[in-house]
Amino acid sequence: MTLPDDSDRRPIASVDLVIFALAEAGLAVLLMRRGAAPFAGSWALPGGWIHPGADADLEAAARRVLREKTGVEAPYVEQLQSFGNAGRDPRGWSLSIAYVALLSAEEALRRGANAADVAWHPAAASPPLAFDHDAILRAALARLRSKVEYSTLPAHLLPAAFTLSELQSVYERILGRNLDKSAFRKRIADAGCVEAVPGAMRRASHRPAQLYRLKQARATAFFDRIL
Amino acid sequence: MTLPDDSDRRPIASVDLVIFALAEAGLAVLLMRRGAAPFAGSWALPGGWIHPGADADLEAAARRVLREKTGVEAPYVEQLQSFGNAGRDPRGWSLSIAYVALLSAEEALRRGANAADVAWHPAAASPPLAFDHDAILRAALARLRSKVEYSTLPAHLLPAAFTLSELQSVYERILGRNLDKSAFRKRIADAGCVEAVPGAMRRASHRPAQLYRLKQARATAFFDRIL
DNA sequence: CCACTTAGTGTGAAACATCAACTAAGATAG
DNA sequence: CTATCTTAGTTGATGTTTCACACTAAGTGG
Repeated sequence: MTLPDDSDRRPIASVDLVIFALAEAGLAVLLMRRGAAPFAGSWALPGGWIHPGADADLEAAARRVLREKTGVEAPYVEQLQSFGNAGRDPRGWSLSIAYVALLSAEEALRRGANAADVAWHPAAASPPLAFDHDAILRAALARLRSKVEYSTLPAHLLPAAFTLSELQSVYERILGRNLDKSAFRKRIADAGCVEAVPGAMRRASHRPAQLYRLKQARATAFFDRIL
Repeated sequence: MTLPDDSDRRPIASVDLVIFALAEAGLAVLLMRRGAAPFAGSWALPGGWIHPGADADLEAAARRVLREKTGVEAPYVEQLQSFGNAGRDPRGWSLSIAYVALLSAEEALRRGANAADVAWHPAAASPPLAFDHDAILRAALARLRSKVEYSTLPAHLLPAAFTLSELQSVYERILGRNLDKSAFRKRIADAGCVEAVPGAMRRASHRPAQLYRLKQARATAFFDRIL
């Protein structure tokens, strides 16, 4: 087996990020306006080339792009899927490894729409995107929606401490339907993925609510059954 | 944004396949013995470089490798995950897009262990593999096991027409536990993914069994609930 | 101290899982 | 021709889980 030495026998390889955060209206995705050809002026997912010299592995490349584009250091990042074909980039056969990142609303505000060419858009009603980024975004949304059904992944869209009502609201906004309160709390309790923060309560002009946090900050727990 | 022109700024990109079939003993995986360095003499997953000139897209590259290595044309193929880092291949920063393929036992017999350097191994007890192929195989097994719980994916390990008892047996062998006959049949019926082949029966020295086929040959249906 | 709001729990009917028995339909042996 | 064996496919009885909804708890503000 010989190595493909010519650069035209190696595809162009990049990392693209679908960065989600929860806005008032629903799920939002971070898009950038392209400054250079191809697709100059179009909205696109944040992305960048893999730097074999600088990136230890694929996820490191994804986190580097995330840091460069949003300034956020270490939220939840998960590989989505790879997209590669002859037509997606007019410059030649190209390969994109797509990642999904979840930010809490406060992280999303800290950085994000600070420049004219970076903006949050409704995930379900985004403008037409460059390359095949529409397909990547659709795949990311499908992945997120399906994982919401049976995992604690949506907790990463909240700050470190949250109430169970807030968590339920996140599930409901992503799924687009209401969940039963007692069943939801039973699922979360059975999964054993969150723990009460002792003494910490969310106070408002009504009964205070217990604050919870994820037991393992980066991990995602799975339910026995669908929500 | 400029293209990374130097070939050392583009990673080496290949496609690796985890090809599963069902043997008497359980799930089997197709491995090849490497003839050339690196890892000459080691067992490895079948794989090959992406050929930007010949492969329309990633899945086409995976199907080409499958065809070249096993002679099988069009079974179930699904992208698993991409693996990329500086250390997995001693020749440099390399990227592998891993695919899972499912073959029926008859297809597996037709081609497969025809050459000395290609052999079926028990998926759960494979020899040490070259590169990071052990990790890829583990990820493929995990994906398969989890999908078995809530989808009709195992049907692709059977020939086009099969009885419900045969299908249940496939689930049981992959899951390693027995399933209730009436509950299993209800799930399959509710999923609406299979249809009876009119008049076709599997005959033996006992009551004949109705033959079924998947409604959409390539698609995988999902259950409302876990098996 | 009463009204209001959200937090968190309890409850009964319906759905489901589980286990096991039952009937069905062929082959085969005597 | 009939009894028996084997697997196909169905039915039912029982305990558990789910689901919708109502209820109690605990704070604020008037």
